[in-house]
Amino acid sequence: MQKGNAAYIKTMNKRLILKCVMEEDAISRAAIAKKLSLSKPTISTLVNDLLEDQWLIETGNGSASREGGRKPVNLTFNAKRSYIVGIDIGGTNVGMGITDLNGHVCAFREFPTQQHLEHNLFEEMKRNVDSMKDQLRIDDTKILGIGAGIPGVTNIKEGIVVEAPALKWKRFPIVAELEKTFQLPIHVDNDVNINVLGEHWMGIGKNKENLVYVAIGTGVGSGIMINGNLYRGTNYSAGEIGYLVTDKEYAKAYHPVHKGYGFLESVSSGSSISMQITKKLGKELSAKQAFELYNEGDEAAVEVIDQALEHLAIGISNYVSLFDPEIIILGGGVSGSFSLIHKKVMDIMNRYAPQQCEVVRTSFGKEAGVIGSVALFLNEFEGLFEI
Amino acid sequence: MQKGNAAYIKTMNKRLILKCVMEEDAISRAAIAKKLSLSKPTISTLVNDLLEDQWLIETGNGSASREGGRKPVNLTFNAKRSYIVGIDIGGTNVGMGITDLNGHVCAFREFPTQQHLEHNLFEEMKRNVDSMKDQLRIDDTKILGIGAGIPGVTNIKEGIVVEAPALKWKRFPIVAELEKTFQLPIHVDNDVNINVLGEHWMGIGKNKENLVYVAIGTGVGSGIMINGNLYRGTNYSAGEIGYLVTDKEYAKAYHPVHKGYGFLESVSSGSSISMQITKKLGKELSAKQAFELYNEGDEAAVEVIDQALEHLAIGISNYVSLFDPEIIILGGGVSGSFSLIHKKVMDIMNRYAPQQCEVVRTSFGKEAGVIGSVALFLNEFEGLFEI
DNA sequence: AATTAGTAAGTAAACTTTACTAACCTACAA
DNA sequence: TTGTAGGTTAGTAAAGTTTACTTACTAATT
Repeated sequence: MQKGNAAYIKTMNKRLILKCVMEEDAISRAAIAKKLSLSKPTISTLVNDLLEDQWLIETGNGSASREGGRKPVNLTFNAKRSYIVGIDIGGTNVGMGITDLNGHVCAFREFPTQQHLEHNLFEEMKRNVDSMKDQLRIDDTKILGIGAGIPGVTNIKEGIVVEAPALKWKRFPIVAELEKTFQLPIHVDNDVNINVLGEHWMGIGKNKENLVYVAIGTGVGSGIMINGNLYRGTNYSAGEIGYLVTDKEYAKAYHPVHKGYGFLESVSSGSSISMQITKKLGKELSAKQAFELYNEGDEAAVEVIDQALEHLAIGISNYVSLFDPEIIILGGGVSGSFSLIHKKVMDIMNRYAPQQCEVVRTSFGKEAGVIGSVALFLNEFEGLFEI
Repeated sequence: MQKGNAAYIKTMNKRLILKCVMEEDAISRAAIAKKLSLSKPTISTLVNDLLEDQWLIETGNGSASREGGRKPVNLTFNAKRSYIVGIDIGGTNVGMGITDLNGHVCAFREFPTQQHLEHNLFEEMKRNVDSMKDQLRIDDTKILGIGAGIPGVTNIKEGIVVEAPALKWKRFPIVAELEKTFQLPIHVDNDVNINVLGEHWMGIGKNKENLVYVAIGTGVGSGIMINGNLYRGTNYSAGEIGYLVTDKEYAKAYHPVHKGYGFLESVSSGSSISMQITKKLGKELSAKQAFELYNEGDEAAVEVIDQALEHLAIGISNYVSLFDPEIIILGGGVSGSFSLIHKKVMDIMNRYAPQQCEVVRTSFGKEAGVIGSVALFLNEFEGLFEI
């Protein structure tokens, strides 16, 4: 528990004021005082501090009230006070961006991962960040730090990627490497946690307290927020939906589609669908191609995909039974097949779960990882404000 | 977020001191100051307040340090300052108790539920509480309030039991009834939440941050604590393990063992086992009797129970995959068959879950519900201390 | 003599209350 | 139409309150 002293009070109240201003986007000192039930002089003093530190800006007068009186001085949150770098390390591409404090992506770059993975990955990152800094005409003093998302098991305390098959990393000291490259505060986490944080901060999960992000791609994974906080689990392995068992008998005989894969991802991930359809039709097909065949009514594709989606839907329905979230957000490679998946999930959930839950598609495009990484950074950063 | 002012600081620091004393059970002012890094005078002032309010007692001098110096004055938490009433309303028995602030059950009573359910349930409660008050020679001023656990769906905000089949209650205004009977602050919740709170406060889940309590009885239910807080879910229905689907194909054909029951409790609860064995052997048998037959090696019993426990174990393994708790506590009517269940769960979890998790038996006997109800009350009660 | 426990007196930092000035609107009379 | 009185709101200044901290002390012990 936090120990109480004067400085702590002040920080708390400053945070409240910032939060207040961010919610209202233009508000007067008097209105803040009323809203927070703090006295007007207190608000004045704290606002002056915040103005001096450039967290806030005075943006001219508002209009006076009907009953007369002096015009209020409007205060606005200064989103351009500082910037944050978000890095989304994917198996295919590395996405990089610089956002302002409102989560607006001011600059964005992308480069293919595998091309640089072996020799100059971090130099390439540095080059891109420098180029974005030039574009925005800012220097390092304006940058609070860097958040990064990793497609694999990450020990966030030690700052080490335990294992990331897509990058062929094992016990890779990611934080140390990034610190060496950038000399800025760094926070990292795995990609599903990044995504759920992003959706909660700026996406479709805004203002929700309990949400789940399910990523369906090569594997199946998920990130959880509870009471507005990321829940990582005792061993940092909460949300491993890919390990759910949705069929007792079938599970007895299953073989992991890749080494270390759980049951559900072995029967319903993209790679699983691809592998099954390939075996069935005797020719190499991707999951995307399988869905195309499905839409054409191909019998083999329908059988494989229906089975896979049923397992997936039961997994999600089980999630709802245990967690009772406000919303479930589906991401990963589902964009093309969302409506199909959605229908299946709603059917199964309706049949088996004790109550319903909204199921929606991710609200971001390729900038998702950047926004999420920035959300992670702000979430972990011991700064004045909180998101 | 909390607004900061002087009074809030003081409350915070008083709470810290109380927590400190409760952990150490005898500690001096100077030691508290060192531990909390607050100044000695601050501690002295706050301790004097706490002494005046009887939260603490001075219990004589400790021994001086090796290097010389004045003897410390020991401070102890005054667990007998106040008492709390815990009521555990079960389908068979109502358990009632009065505990001190340390969770020690100072008095306990029990009476059969159904006998009093229709006419004088609350009078009987009142009679028992009065008798316990006499026994302990305390009056209402010493009692902070009442916590109660309900075997059914409970809307804790409105204080209404939405549905409790074991009591034949539907939309029953439990809080209003208890307030009318006792004129004391009341908090209620459902029985699994009560149990997990109890285990966390005084049982085997002490000092664990993330824990799950699974109750296996007529149905199957569970309660969850995350980061030391009870997690109820968006619609107060988190932890509905009884609705998990553990077999896709089997689920297509299943029929709820009772109306409104989920898949898992329909195939693995006590009533399900009893119903299956009864059907198989053509004579009425309870779940307990089925387990006896199992131990004798009866073929039918082995088949039914093995199947049921496999489903249950997969459910629990799924829980571990999603939640990654520190510990899973099994309760309900499992006492006799715990080792059997435990083995099955560990096997399945070992096979399917991404990591292991301790699985243990509940640490309480028939006083479980009382301790849990008291834990609930203290958890919800806006008093000085927190547990 | 050195060390530890606890208290007293004065100071610093945060908030609040009260009282003020500045700026504005409405109503109404000339 | 214009001017003014009266009322209202925004923001600030000064004094007071509460809490914690620092410094300096006494008491008790090895």
